[in-house]
Amino acid sequence: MTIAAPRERASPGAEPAAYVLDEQVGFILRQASQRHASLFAARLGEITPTQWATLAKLHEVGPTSQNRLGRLTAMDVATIKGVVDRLMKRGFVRSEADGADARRRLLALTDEGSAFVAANVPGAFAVSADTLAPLTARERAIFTTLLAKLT
Amino acid sequence: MTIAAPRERASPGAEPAAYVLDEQVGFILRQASQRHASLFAARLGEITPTQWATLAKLHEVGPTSQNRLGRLTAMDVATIKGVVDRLMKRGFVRSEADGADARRRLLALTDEGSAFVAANVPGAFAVSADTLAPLTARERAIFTTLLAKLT
DNA sequence: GGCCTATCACTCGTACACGAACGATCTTCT
DNA sequence: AGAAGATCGTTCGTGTACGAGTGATAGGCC
Repeated sequence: MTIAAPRERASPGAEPAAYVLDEQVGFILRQASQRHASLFAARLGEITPTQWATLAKLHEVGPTSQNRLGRLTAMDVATIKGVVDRLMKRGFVRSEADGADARRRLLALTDEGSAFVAANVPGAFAVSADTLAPLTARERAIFTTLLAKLT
Repeated sequence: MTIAAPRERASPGAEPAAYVLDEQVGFILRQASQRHASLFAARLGEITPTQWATLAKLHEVGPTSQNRLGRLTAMDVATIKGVVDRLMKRGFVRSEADGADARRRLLALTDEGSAFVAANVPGAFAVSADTLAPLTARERAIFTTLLAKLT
């Protein structure tokens, strides 16, 4: 049995295109993410991509609230909470009350967290390079540009 | 404090490139996946992308073992187990013993699962289109080709 | 001051995602 | 036949990911 595709008939009476999973963007996207995660783990096995993103962003912008940090790292409030909790347990992040706003807690890197970021930036750059390795320099630029449009 | 990049010095004494999270492929890749998941949910809210992938693949290849299905859908053995369990609970998938191999259980779509796939193929096509909507037809082709190389 | 709305952090429930380990079974090779 | 190794399905633990709901606080407006 063939599955019908919407609006894709080439000519009257032609076979409609079949839905092939391996051709769908979402499916390929998931696999590319998986490969990236695997490459990341190979270089920076002590930390996850998400945790690294959090540390790197904290290093970039300095002390911030948890909500803002979540937005900057593209994480749900519930997700960033768990990530920050784990980073605090490891001593990479500390939190202190915000004097100006009783709801907020200011998150910041500890010295240990700061040192960890500094020590692993070369590895993190390498992960990006590894991920794009199958492409030529020219393709890499094109790909990154197009990918950014799908954000 | 500036973070040093590896092997990226343009000229002697030049500033090393900073590590900016928003420029890293992995980070953008994650956001593209998130956007896709969101678009998927908008069209096919009753099911997740992973569950849909499983149903679609089962429809493509017919009855299979759980392990093989996991490989075909790029899922870990532990992951595919949970996905299949949920699909069985919903009545979309059934499993029966494989006469030839006592370890295996043959998974197959139920009539209801088959009908669900048929009814939602147009929506699934639309999700792929939605995801690539920010790109021109030409860009879409290029992007998909390059993305596939990163698998 | 009092109200309305937005924001902040937290919690609960569900669903991927994967490494690691396990017992049962099949295959292959000797 | 019997040992060695691979495969199948399962379970456990950890870590994202997000919707939905909660209470506390802040800010603007009348």
